Amino acid sequence: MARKSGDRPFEAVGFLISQLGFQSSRRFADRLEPLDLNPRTFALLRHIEAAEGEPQHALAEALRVPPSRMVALLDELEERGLVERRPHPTDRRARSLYLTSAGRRLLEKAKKVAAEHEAELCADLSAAERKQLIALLGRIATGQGLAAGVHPAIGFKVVGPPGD
Amino acid sequence: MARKSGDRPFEAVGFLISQLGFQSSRRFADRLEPLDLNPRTFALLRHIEAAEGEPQHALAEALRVPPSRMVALLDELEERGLVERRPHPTDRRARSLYLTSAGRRLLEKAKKVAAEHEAELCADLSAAERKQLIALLGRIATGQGLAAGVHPAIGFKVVGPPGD
DNA sequence: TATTGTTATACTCTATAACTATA
DNA sequence: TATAGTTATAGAGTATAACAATA
Repeated sequence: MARKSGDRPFEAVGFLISQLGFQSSRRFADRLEPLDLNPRTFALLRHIEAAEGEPQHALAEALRVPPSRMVALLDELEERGLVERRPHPTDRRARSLYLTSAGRRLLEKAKKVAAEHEAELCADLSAAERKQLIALLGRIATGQGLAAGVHPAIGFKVVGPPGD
Repeated sequence: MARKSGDRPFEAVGFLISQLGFQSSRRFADRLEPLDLNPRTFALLRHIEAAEGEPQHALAEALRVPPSRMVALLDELEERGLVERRPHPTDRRARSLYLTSAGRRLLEKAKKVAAEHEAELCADLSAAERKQLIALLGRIATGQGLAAGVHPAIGFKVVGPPGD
């Protein structure tokens, strides 16, 4: 997308998406802070809710997080009483993951925050425009081979998955 | 955007943008690797090209990078013979930044890579759709108070500014 | 012999703040 | 006294690989 004169840069889809993605994640992280959550822990709670009883390695695999990292992540959530590691019914090596009721309550609050975040992001868009934007982005995501719901940065510090 | 039944998550603008932004940056980084560049160094070269002769602190300020970080960043580019630090004409504390001819040549190559990246990203979109997508994203970016061309993650490791 | 979860180690990147030389 | 650039230090977060228990 080279421009001939003036060379006005940075109007490409790639740059805009990256710029916005980072900004959106950061903003979402700020919003979650009062709940002592961040985009990553939020995503974790969501995935556990969606597949309760699964062992750690299944979660790690689904989210593409190294198992050794999952340990520390879950340690924190368990210490805070949001997640429970129970013995697996058939495999004594494994530990089944469950949300506690406190975890469930906090997750519901976080979902509200996510909805607010989404609303803010799309404040200047009509419902039809938002729908169209989602469709366009979804086509790019498919083209890029992205699995729906799996944020490729979930293993990283700053950029996490803004949700809902 | 809570859904009542099934609770199918992750179809929000926020999540898609963040997911795609990260993926796009990573993909762009892969593409730049053969040139021994990454999104951040690419952005640096671009900005220097756009404002040659400026001192370091101006660049640091424009890109929101701490001055101490700028040092290491520029050290690398200078050692590779891509950027030159010349004495400032009026302020002997400052150093004016210039692209070397090698830097200019490499930047041109990188711009081609960026154009390829953009083309890949938008492969499934018509020209009109791409234009519309850019317009929609641009409106969100404005609403979020993002300065055009300044990637908020330029100071970070993994996520850099995919360009053009 | 392979796998689940855990721990330990080393490495990379970062911000903070002290420092110098000019202004 | 303030500013441009630099350097040093300490801290956070990460992957890698070794480890114990179980399959």
